[in-house]
Amino acid sequence: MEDTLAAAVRAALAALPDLPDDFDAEAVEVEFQTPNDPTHGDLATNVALQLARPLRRSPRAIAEGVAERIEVDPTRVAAVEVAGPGFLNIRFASAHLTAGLAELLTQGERYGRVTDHDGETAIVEYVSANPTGPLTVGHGRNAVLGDTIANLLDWTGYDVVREYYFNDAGRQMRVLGQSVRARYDGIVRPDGPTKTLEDGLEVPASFPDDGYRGEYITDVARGLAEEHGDALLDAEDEAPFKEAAEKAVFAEIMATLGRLGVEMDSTFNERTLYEGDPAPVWDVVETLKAKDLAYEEDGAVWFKTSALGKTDSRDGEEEGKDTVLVKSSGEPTYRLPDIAYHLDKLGRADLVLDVFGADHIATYPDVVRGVEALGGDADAIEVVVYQFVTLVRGGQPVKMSTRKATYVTLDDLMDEVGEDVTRFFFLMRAPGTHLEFDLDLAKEASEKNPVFYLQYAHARIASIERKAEETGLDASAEADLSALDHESEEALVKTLLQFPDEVRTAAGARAPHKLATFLRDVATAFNAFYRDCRIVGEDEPLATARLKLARATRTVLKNGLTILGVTAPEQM
RNA sequence: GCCCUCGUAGCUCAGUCGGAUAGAGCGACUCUCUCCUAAAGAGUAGGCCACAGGUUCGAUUCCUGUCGAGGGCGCCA
Repeated sequence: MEDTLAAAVRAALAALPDLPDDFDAEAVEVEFQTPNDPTHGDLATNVALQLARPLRRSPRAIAEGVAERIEVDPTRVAAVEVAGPGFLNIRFASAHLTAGLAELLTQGERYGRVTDHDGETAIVEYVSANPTGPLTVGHGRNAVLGDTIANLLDWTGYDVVREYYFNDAGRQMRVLGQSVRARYDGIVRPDGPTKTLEDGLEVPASFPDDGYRGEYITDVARGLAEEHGDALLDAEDEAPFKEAAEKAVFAEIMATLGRLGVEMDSTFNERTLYEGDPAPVWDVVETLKAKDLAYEEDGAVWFKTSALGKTDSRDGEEEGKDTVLVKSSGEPTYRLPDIAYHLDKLGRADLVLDVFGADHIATYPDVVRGVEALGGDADAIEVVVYQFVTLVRGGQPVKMSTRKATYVTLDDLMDEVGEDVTRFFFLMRAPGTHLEFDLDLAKEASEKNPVFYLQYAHARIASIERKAEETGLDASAEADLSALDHESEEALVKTLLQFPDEVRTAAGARAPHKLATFLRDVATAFNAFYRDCRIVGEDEPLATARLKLARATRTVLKNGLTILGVTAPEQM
């Protein structure tokens, strides 16, 4: 529609009298926007304002010239008007709307899918928490954002892989194993030596100072004690404890994600980057060395990021800064496997999207430099960075400490406010803003809750459909959609027909909240229609047409909620 | 010190590829159910779009600076 109109506007521009010789109407970019004010029509363009200078005449004169000469399909466009300082406002014909509505109903649960990226593949990496403990509220925002962005990409044609990257070989996991072992000691030898940590917690003497204190550690230890008795006291290292903990924690993480509606397609263990010949990580090091972008010094391997633009001005003096890839202990820093991992992903997909918190943003430039240096297409890598979540209860922030295990877990949150609310609250704000999660609004004031507003509208339509069926209305019958000429009906139809474009916009911006905002507009437009137009009780042709409109609304709400991962209930 | 994100109504936030009168929810105050779900709807009040410059026919939107909030700057992840 917009492309056709743009061509028509260009043709009209070309037909204007007394044009300068160097003016090429075909080269003019004609962009349309949807006016805020409905009296300004359905689409508007500001070409006349932009051409005022090159054409050296007033914007209104240009706009009027175009409006007089433009040729449009009268079944699609009802009017082209000049308004304000020189805007061209386009008003749709009602036949355009009924055609769109019929198409919506035909497509049903596929309505809103677009084909822009058919044939392209995307890997969305999210959650990626190492299995050291239960998922936190912060992981929740990550999981829901990643999952929903993956859904949006899917709806724009991408073949999407949802991937979880983790590492069970590092220091964190070693401490986890030691923590479990200490708890195990305490259980099988209740009279063994203990110590008191600085915050007053009494633990077995072998408990690491930076150990994990959560109750789940003791649970794993208790399970081992029940299964093996005290036989593990003589274990050579913490390996059996680590493995038991990893297995238990991973099962818990996946169960938590499942509650949120998040199902991963693939888990990628960092360890695999050290396997094979050559192993991907060492291949990265060798290749960088061969390109003179890596060198050894003080027993470590350095990535010459100074030559690629990285600087450090902490001391006031701007100077180049290199980055350690392999510590003098022989152990790589996280950057090396990250680079190898992204190269691996680029080999598997056209778009590589990472979702991570603001605290990890500094890792991204090094990965990009590494990928570029090795000839990878760094432009295909995108990062969605989200800010932290603050839980608020009674107007006060909820204090959380990971070390002391006083944080609220994602499961706790879902227990308290429900899965749908959790999901929606994480999605309704732009990723880059600090999210304030108001537990009181999420739970106690459920009728004021934005997620219920959408679900209620959907349930209300389902209720109307049940009622209509009882009174003998046939929703599948042919209907003359042109009977829908009430102001509220037309406004609702126009809103519904924006859905595919809203999907496209939200997906392109990697911004699920845009879809959430749109769905609220849909529900509001439906409520206005519900107020003004009855269905059951009207004469049959009109009632059937309105029933179709209600069905169309339900389709858009359902499809939108499905993308967001929120349920669309039949009744509430 | 430097880098990143952010600053819009009392509160939480949309909006901004530069456009015509800056929006919603919550909170406050009025109203509306003999009627398909009132978990709704109608209305009132509430804004120097942090501040100061610049670019432009036009700036909340782009640029620079200042102030304020959060995050980051390791041979930790």
